Amino acid sequence: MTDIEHGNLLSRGVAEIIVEQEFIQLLKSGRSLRLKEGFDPSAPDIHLGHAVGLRKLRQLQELGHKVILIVGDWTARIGDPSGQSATRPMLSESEIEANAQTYMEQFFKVVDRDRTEIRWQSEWFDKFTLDTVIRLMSKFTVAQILAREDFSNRYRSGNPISLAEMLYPLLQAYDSVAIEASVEFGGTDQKFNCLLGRELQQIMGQTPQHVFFTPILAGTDGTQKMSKSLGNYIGIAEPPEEMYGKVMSLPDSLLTQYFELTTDVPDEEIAQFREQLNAQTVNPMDLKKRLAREIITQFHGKQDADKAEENFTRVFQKRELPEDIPEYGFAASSIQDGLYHLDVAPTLLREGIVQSNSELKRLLAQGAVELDGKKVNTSAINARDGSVLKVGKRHFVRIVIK
RNA sequence: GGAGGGGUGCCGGAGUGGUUAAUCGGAGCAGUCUGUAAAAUUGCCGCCCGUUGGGCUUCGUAGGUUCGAAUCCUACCCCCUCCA
Repeated sequence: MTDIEHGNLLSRGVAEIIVEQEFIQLLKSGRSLRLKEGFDPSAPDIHLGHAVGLRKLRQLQELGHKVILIVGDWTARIGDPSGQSATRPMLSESEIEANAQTYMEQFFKVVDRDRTEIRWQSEWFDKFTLDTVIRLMSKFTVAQILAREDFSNRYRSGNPISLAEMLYPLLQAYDSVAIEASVEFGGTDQKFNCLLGRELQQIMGQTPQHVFFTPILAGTDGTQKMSKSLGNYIGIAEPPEEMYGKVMSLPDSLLTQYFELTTDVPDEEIAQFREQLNAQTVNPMDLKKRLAREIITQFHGKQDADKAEENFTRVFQKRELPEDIPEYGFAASSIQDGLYHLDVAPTLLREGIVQSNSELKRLLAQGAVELDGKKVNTSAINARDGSVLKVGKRHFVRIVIK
């Protein structure tokens, strides 16, 4: 059994625990805790940023605690106020169902399914009447809700805040009441909502939950938080090669943070990395390769990690051809001396390798298209059967004459 | 109900009758360099074509004025602030 105070359970991957001392006592008491984790079914993909918290959940599950996963089918209709998109179309039930499915497939890559209870918000919110809603709302004041940082920012800068959005924190808080959560999990950006849960539980005569905040992981751009809408994320269900590439393109400055939050590499070793980086006795690239392997091994297994590394070395470092190149059939208009004359534009467009003809023209003009290692400047080419076309940095196409 | 301000490309944000497919910044893409890091540097960044050029469609929506509109007029829709 993990030593609660001496391991890194309460230090690594933890931003803040409220109330910390009480939480420690609770852990020591040997009671099985109910760990609340919510998810928004409008964005079903889980990325490394989410994984930080999920890994923590897993760790606690191993100590015998239970995860209550809440499918936010009602809050999804409102839309997360921290999101930029003002109004999101309401998801249909079947969309939510499908998203939840996808989400859980990914969720249980990290979290233990057997120690998880899945609850839907609709279990309790479907029964709400206007009366219930009003009574819930009457427990809080506008000033209280406006105290939330992003609300007050938006209010000050004259951006709209819908009343429905203001309801969002209340619904999330009520979830804690509904499932009698003893601990809520969330990123530090969830601070307001989680604390409101504490308050509401107290008002409704329950023991207020403790809150376990996990740090926000920086995205691949190195500055903003990892998020799907910003496009700076590494999804845990992405193919190994994609993950490897994305990890390698991370800014060096993120290295130790990533080791700490997304891998099980021991603290001592990470401390060593940090020293080596400071002293410049190690090539950050090598550490990054290690990081990529660690991450991919977690989500795909060691074999895939090795393969992804091989592929990376081959394609991007040695600039050779990848092992597997997707084949596409092309119809040639004529043949001369074993060379087929054909236009690759329609196929590239159809396969989505380029978004438009204009884009392809641009790429051609900029020298981003190669046929068997030689730059070409027109989409009408003379190719062999089996020639390889490279479009941009990462698209490879094997030409098969049909 | 009243007064005022505003809706421009992925985002921010100029532009108030013609040389504007629309200044600039960010993001993105591509070339060189390289460790698919950073920094640097160059180009692209609505769509289509016979591509040193031509065409089409864009500035909340729908009409109108004009040789010509993102820019003027009318109606409508949406957003923000203040007063009640």
